[in-house]
Order: sequence, then structure tokens, then C-alpha cells
Amino acid sequence: MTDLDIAEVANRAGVPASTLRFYEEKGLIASTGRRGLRRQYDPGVLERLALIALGRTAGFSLDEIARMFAPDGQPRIDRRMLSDKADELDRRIRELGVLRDSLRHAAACPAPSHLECPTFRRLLDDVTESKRDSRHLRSPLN
Amino acid sequence: MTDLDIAEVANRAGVPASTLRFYEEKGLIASTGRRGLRRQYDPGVLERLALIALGRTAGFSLDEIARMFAPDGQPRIDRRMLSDKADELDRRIRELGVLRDSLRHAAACPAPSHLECPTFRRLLDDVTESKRDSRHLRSPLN
DNA sequence: GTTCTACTTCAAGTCGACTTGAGGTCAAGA
DNA sequence: TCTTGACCTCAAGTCGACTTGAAGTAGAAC
Repeated sequence: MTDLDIAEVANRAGVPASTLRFYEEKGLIASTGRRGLRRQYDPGVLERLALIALGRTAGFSLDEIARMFAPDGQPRIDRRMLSDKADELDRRIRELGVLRDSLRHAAACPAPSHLECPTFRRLLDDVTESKRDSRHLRSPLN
Repeated sequence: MTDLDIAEVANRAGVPASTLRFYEEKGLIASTGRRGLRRQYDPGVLERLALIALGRTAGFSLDEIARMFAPDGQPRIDRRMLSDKADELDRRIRELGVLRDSLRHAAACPAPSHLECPTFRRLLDDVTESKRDSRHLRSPLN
């Protein structure tokens, strides 16, 4: 029995034990049993936690992630879903890139007020426009 | 008096009126007065709202944004703050880039299971590692 | 003058991902 | 055997940014 104690898992995965309990409740992970009260885990849970963390940073919700595991526990990652998410990330990356450049520009811009800087103004207009257009759809990843 | 009605502002800025009231309560915007019960706004509020929206997509909280306006209403954007945020965005962009590439790879990867794909595994390990390391600091922008 | 409608206030609710607190239990070390 | 400390459960709280609901009001159209 090479099972891991919850404390061990928490340590190795870098998440608090409370999160592990929470994930278990949500059905994202499962413990193999108890030693006394304490949850024991198969070492494979570490991989699963990594997968979960990965999904999270990619912008998936816990519910979406839960759906990515087949009932047998094997990940059944929908390739279509992955590439959709990649596209989404791509858009987000471009957006953030524009923003970063603008911030840098504003930080260096000699105009007395940012409002008088053409670059900054154009950025403002873009933001407003995209707000108006996408009023209906709530964007993920912020 | 070229003041705008709250509905007009909501429309032009692309935000619901409830948000405008909320922002006012938070001190982010101000109305110039009322016509009957209805709030009236100086057209300049549109610019301010754009600035707020911009700050939000850059990952600033409403409180942070509030601090960016001097008491007189003029934006007093700290250049240092801007470039710090730009750096932060830069890191986030790189992170997302790696993720996007990995997702694309996984979507195309011929390995029977993602867990058997070396690229995917390395990604998993990276995620875990960065989780362990940054346990203390809560990252903004997700 | 009445009705309609879009606004108003204020408190409370929502959403996601956890965390916290109170009170309880149990394996291991002294 | 007793104590300790780390776990346990379950309910409730937190955080940020809003939204929603109930009950009220005023300007405008008829």
C-alpha cells in the first residue's frame, strides 16, 4: 500500500487539504479510503490534480473539468474542446498584447495628460466599442 | 445643457444602468444632477467609463481604478503602476502562450491517451511545480 | 387628470472557488 | 493511559462585481 496521506498530497500538489476535500465533494477526485479518519489517496491523484490545475489556468471551470473525466476516471479530453479553448486563448493573448503595449506607451508618453495622447485615446475608443458589441456574451478568462 | 440621461449613457457605454448606479455608489463616476429622479451625466463620463473598462480588462480592480482618479476627477495614472501592470501582463501572456501551444498539441497528438504524451506530461509537471512555488501569492488576472 | 413607463432606492441575491469556524475523533508518542 | 495534534464534518462566510426584486415616483403622452 503506497497510498498517500491527505497531508502528503496537499504538500506535493501544492494545494491546501481543504481544497482536496472540496474537490472530492465535487467529484473531481476520489480517495481510496481512510486510515482512521484520514483520507488516503492513490498516487495517481497527483496527476489528476495537475490536470485540474492545468484546466483551471486554461480558463476551464471546475464543472467543465469534471466533465472531462470519464466515469472510469480516465481523462476523455475532447480534442475539439481543446482546440476551441486554444482559439479562445489566442484571442485573449492578442487582446492582452495590445493592452500591454498601450500601457507601456502610456507609461512613457510625454503628453501632459493621457487623455491627450492619441494612442491612448484610440485604445479607449476600442474598449468602448468592443463593450458595446459584446454586451450579450460574457467572456471567460476574466 | 448637453447632459446625457442615464439610459443614453448606458447605451453609449455599453453597460447596464444598474452598473452606472453601482459605479456612482463606489465613487467611480458622478452624475451632474437629476431631471426628476433620473440621473444626468456630463458627456465626459463616457471617457471615464472607457477608462474604467480599460482598467478592468488590464486586470485592475475597481478599487485600484478608483485610486487612479485624483479628487478633482482628473486621471492621475501612476506611470510606475502602468509599467508594473504591463510586466504582469507580459508574464501572463507568455504563460497563456505556452498553454495555448500545449492545448493545440494535445488536440492533435496521436498518443492514445494524453497522459502518455511527453509534451503533455511535461506541461502537467510544470503546472504542479509552479503551484507549489507560488502557494503564498495569489495571482491577479485569474 | 390618468396612465404608462422608465426610472428611483435599498436590501438581498448570485456566481465560482474556496476558506473558516465550531465542535468532534482518532492514531501515535510520552 | 493520557495527551496532543492533525485530521474530520457541516454550515456558513468571503471576495469582487454586479444583478435582481419589491415598492415607490415623476415626466410625458393621451
